[in-house]
Amino acid sequence: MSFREQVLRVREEAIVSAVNRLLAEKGFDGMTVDEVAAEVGIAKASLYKHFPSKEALAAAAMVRVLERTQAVVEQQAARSDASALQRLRGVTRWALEVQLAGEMPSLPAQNSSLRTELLADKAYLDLLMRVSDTLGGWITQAQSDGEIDASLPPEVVLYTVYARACDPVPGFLKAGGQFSDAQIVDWVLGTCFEGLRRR
Amino acid sequence: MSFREQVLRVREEAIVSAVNRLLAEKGFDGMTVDEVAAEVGIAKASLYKHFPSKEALAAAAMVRVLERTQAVVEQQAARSDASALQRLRGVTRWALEVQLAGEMPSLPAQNSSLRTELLADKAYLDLLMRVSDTLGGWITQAQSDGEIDASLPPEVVLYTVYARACDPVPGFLKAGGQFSDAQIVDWVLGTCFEGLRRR
DNA sequence: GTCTATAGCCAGATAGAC
DNA sequence: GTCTATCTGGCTATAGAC
Repeated sequence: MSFREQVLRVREEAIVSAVNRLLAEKGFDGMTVDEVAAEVGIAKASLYKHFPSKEALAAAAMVRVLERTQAVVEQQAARSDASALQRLRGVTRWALEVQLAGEMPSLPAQNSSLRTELLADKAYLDLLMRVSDTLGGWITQAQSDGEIDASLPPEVVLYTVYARACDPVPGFLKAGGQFSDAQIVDWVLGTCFEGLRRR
Repeated sequence: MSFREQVLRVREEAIVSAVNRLLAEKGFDGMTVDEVAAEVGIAKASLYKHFPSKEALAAAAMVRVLERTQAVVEQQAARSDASALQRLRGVTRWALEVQLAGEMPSLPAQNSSLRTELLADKAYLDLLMRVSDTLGGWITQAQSDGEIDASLPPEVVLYTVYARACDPVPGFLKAGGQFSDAQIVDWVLGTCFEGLRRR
């Protein structure tokens, strides 16, 4: 790879970082392309030389977060001491920490142009399926280990875990200002796996 | 109240109903005032005779959903046989059913003009506080009953329950098309109170 | 109070010089 | 590939006749 290509790559990485941050802060509709350009420090027209649309910007941010998720999944898979449930908890904990750090991009589930573009993005879909396959395997394993309620369809468990990445609860608790991030993560992780009830 | 006033009131109710439905379907940013007018069957300018802004439309829908919540809360409070935990579950179940029926308006947490208008709306704030006070009382009661984990701050429990109203999990499961609404409600309610783990 | 028509604005996208 | 300047469409909101 030539020097010039490396410079481009670094710039694109800066763009995706800015998009990631703005998506986490304001959401897709609240984020403007002008803001992205301003944060990166280039002209808006230059952005469009790298990415053909606002939707493509968001898709790139989602791909990057999925790549990082995949890395965390692999790291958990390498823990030979851990049970399937512990691996699942580890990934969920990481997602909560990222969200609480304001670095989890969040997209509206309804926006149709965005949805269309995401469903047409092969890199995104492939990563999503890879992550889901691994997590799905851990879920069924944890169920046969007797660690996760086996009466729940694995789908329900998977979606419940995924939903932690866009849960508003950590943000509200953080906004209250009276709890540490670590406490919030522990509580939300606890209510996710153990529920609200006393056992 | 004169006949004319009653007609107006019915029309405003129709407007708020349309707004409620569209907010549930597309969210605040996705909903356009033109759509609201078209769904009600009046001209857009007429809408603005009833409500001064799009934000006010959304606020009216939120007030209505809070009024209904308050009614459900009172209904649960009247159940002399029920424990605090059962009342809390009852309200949460109702919220999940409304959400699954596509009738739970959902607002972005970030939009600042909307947030400003909501925080200035006395009817909204009063209702929100009334509901929160009652639920908060049930939560601490359930904790001293030994039914809810007493190590959790009541705030955490309250937010966790509120978050069920905008949980994406029921919608995803419904979109899959292989489960009934009743099953979905039971599972989500179960994971909320009992968690994912087997007990 | 309802309508038609339109103002005003903003954000996504592009043209064309360099 | 980057820039400045501009186009374009869609949205909120309003003017003014009836």
